[in-house]
Amino acid sequence: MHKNLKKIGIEMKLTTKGRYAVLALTDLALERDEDFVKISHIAMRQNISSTYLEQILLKLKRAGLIVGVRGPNGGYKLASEPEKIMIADIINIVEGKMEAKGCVSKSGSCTGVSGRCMTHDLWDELSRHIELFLGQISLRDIIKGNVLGRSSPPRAFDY
Amino acid sequence: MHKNLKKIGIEMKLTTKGRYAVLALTDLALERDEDFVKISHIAMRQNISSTYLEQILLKLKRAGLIVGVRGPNGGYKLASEPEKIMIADIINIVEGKMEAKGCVSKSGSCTGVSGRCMTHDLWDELSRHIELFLGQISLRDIIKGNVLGRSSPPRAFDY
DNA sequence: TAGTTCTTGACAAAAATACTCGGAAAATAT
DNA sequence: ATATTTTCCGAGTATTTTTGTCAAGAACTA
Ligand code: FES
Ligand code: FES
Repeated sequence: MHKNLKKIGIEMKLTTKGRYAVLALTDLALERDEDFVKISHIAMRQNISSTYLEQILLKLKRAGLIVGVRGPNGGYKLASEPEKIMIADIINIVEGKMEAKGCVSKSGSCTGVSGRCMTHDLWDELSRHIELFLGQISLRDIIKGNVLGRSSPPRAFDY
Repeated sequence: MHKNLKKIGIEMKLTTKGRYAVLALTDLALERDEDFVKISHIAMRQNISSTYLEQILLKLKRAGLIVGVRGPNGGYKLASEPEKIMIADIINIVEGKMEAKGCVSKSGSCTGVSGRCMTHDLWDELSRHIELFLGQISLRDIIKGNVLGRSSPPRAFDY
């Protein structure tokens, strides 16, 4: 009882971690000429705790979004073109992709019989919506200011 | 330093509280014939802690979304037709509408000079997107299963 | 009156988030 | 070689948010 909805989360969680990540990568996208950018520089420019930022960038590096080299003149660099890096990817990596659909499946609860409650589809559709939106916007769009006025992609069916 | 982004949140926060609220109101919308539905019944049917649900329903009542009467045969009832109650309203009420735009404005930080950082518009647009989506779906849509395949409202401008 | 049921606020437990720390591994420069 | 710079890595702590409980009160009905 009342323990079953505990870990349910919307597919696309958004905390400062995700925001820091996008902010840092945006910074990286702007500084693309300098070969490698140091954590401390990003942290200072974007006003983020540099030790915290380490964690975040590390994840992004492990995921292959950025490359890092150590030692003097080291730092981080985008692994690919800014237009190829989508915001949804960044966030999914640092926030941790939610455990497959999130909700009821495992405990079999969340209102009785049919396995899924009346609101299931709603949250599902909402997640999909967000993911689509953020999956459509790249780092390049951000540094170019091409974010406003973006509509959802056309859908096959409609009411 | 690094204390400024702390309370920033996406405009539309979503926790179990919001989910419980929608679930409870959906239940209420289904039971519209019975004059008043008791907290304990909703809690049992939807498998929610009834003392916790009290808090949630109270907020919704104060906001005027539902009406409650005490005493025997008392309980809660929707204040208006299910098609007039939008999911966005429900969530905004119980989760607490984020403090106007959330981000930088107050502390003047979040990257330097221009007042707004490069990612500002992104989060702003995302919030708007979510709000539009959930503001479009009513309780009636949920109990009718009219949620899937809903597209975003048409936009005036597009790229 | 007695019993029911919402109302209210304050409080406590648990979880998630934000952030720190200490050191190891690589690369470079001297 | 050695010192220095910087990323890498695991673990730990502190803070905030979320989730839930409790106890007492107010309105309503029979
Ligand atoms: S959210 Fe209730 S079953 Fe998926
Ligand atoms: S989010 Fe950085 S300025 Fe609004």
